[in-house]
Amino acid sequence: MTGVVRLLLADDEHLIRGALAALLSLEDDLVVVAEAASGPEALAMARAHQPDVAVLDLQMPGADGVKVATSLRAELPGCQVLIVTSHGRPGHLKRALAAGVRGFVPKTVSAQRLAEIIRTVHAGNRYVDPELAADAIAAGDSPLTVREAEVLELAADGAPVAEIAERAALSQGTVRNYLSSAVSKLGAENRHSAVRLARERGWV
Amino acid sequence: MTGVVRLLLADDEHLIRGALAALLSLEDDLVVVAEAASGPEALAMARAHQPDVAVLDLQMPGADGVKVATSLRAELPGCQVLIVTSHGRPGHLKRALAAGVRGFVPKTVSAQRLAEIIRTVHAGNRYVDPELAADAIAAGDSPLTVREAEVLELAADGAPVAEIAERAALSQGTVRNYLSSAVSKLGAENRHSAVRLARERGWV
DNA sequence: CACTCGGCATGACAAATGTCAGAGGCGGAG
DNA sequence: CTCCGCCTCTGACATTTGTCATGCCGAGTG
Repeated sequence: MTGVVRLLLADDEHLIRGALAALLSLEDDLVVVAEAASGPEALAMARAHQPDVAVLDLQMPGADGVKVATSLRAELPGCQVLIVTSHGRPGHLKRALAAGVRGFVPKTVSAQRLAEIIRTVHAGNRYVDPELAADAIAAGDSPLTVREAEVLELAADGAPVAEIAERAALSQGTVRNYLSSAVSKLGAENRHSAVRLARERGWV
Repeated sequence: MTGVVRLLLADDEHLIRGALAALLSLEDDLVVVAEAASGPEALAMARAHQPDVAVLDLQMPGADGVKVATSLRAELPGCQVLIVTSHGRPGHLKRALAAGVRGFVPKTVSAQRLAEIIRTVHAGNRYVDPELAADAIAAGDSPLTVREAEVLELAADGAPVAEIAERAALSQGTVRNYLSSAVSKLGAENRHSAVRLARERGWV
């Protein structure tokens, strides 16, 4: 019907990439035309080989899966992007969908299942792992106000309040206030874990 | 000669485990006799199938690779353990070697290379990825004193000083002192990043 | 033995952080 | 229009955290 699906595989873990290529090649209608071990390399390979579907790992050296996906959408509109990941953090899923990614699955799926999902994506449909989707929905929308998120982001690298205040053009008291409010909304113990939590949920 | 090597494969990522099993089975002298997706399951499988070599992922639900390795050494002395990991943090390597692990490699190696390493380990030799080994040596020994490390560990989950003091049976001033000393030795900005750094280097 | 050095421990003090009550503005409900 | 609720912002106050000077003790050294 749709003929053969040409695949680009990108993952920095050689072991997995090779194994994956071998397994997917067992499927008659799938063929791996290119492999890459980093974000930039994936882009270059995509330009050279014009795959139908790009299977990208979320975490890669250079540029992560979502960044590659964004570039790919612009350069090769006909190429659908499927993201595969070990760590299914809600924030990543949200970012990925916003970047035009068509599929998002954890590495816990079987190869057979992955092959099916590749076909689904190639047909123009979307696929998001139900469990990851549930997590993302459960995480919901950010309870943080604009300023709270802004201040929390400035606090991300452990900067002292004085520096945050200067960079945000606010008084130190105000900064403490926003930080405190964010910490309580997130149910965190201190600003550091608040930053971590917000990161995980994709709210900063 | 050595005959066939019977393997146990443990990795929570179904995709990778399956792919790996398929690739390693292509080697004439390797046979995968059991697979597991979690630490406890790996132990159970090992008891049931008595493999020659256990290939364990470092991060798994239940019990991590090193814990499984420790139990395995006790229960099945004839079974050599090889650890495979995505994130090669020096501390992990150190812990693993202390637990009697015979091999430690990142997932960036190729399947062919992995097969060779499995044979090396099965023959009773050790194998540690040169790059990871270099990192571990560069990280060196902990500059922290016993108490510093102890207090830093108690501070790991963001507990306030008062709680740490109580749990360590020290005055709050002393706890602050150790924390401060650890922070400066590690070149960190605050206790939280100190904890992170010490974790990365395997000093806590 | 006398001396020095480093780890362990403490409290006093200074600095950073967290918490609170409240003022001003802006938009929607009544 | 008026009121209410929310966001924004502030300074004062309380708590927590970080730094310092100091004392004690045991191990190693001349």
